[in-house]
Amino acid sequence: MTEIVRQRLDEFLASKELRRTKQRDVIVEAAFSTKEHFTADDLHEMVRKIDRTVSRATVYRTLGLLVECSLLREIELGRDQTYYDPNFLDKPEHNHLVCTDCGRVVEFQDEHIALLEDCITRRLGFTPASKSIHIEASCEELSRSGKCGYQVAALARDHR
Amino acid sequence: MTEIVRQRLDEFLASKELRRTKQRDVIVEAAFSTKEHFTADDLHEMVRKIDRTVSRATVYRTLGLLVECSLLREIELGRDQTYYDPNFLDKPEHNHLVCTDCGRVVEFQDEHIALLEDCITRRLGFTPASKSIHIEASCEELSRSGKCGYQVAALARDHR
DNA sequence: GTTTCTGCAAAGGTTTTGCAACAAA
DNA sequence: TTTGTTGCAAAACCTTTGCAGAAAC
Repeated sequence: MTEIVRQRLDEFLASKELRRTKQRDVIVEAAFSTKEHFTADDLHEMVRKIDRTVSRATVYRTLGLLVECSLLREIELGRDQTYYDPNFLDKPEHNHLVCTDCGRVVEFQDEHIALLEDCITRRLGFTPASKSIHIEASCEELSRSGKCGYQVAALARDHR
Repeated sequence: MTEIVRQRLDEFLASKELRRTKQRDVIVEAAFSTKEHFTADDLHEMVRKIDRTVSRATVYRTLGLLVECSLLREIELGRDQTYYDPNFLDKPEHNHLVCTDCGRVVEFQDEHIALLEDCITRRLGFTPASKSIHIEASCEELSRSGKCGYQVAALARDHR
């Protein structure tokens, strides 16, 4: 976990007169131990590998705080569950492409598209607050060769 | 309801050896009687104004079919419920901007952004399937004058 | 000492499903 | 007739919440 995370969280908690607890520490540690996107339940499992006593309710409550202070962002991957993305500190304007074949999620950032979104928003009479692009697409590798390296990896992972 | 809707649905049902039923007719009629986005439950209410016996389960099941044959599209408005958009027949590549103040949803279409999304997708090694942009923003009207015409309208609507 | 926080279990809300009766082809 | 469809109620699922005891400050 980077120093930046620790510092921003402490400032946030102090500013709202909230407390730093053992549970919140563990949850933050788990959330930023990975670059992967995760669900509340994924995080609960990660947390319980560190401390088995932390409850699901506390994970949900802490996720709310982490989103509020912009350490995490909620993202939609089209899977009927909210995912959380810990990579917005490093790449503040990135977006997501989801492969319809293997489910792989690719992050991409593009300044032209960000600028264009901004122009469109202003032209419509608004001040931009947040923007997100969700692309679904299929691997060219798969349509060419009939299989996709990541699909194999994903299957192996699921059957573990 | 346009002829196109009727025709595409009939073809779809025929191609999958599914049946045309009274309930499906009523649901399609209700769904395309508006340009507004709606939830499953909104649609259920609209449907019941035509035929009180149609069940919520059938509405859900039919929504699935309508999405499958691309007559409707699921959209995320950031409200923890799936919304359905009946306007993709007229504007096949539009996106949504949601006002963080009044909740107003503005549809916009922009060929430059669509093209750019396509380029990015291909550059990453994928074949585009579907793309969507979600923008949250606040009315300039509101930050200038302290109120927004649509906010008033929305409040009136909610208190009805 | 106060006030916030936690875990538990229960409740909430949306969507899906099993099943027997019904309706389309 | 055969096969798909419906309504009902129950189940499934994720997320939130009330509360009493525990922990932070």
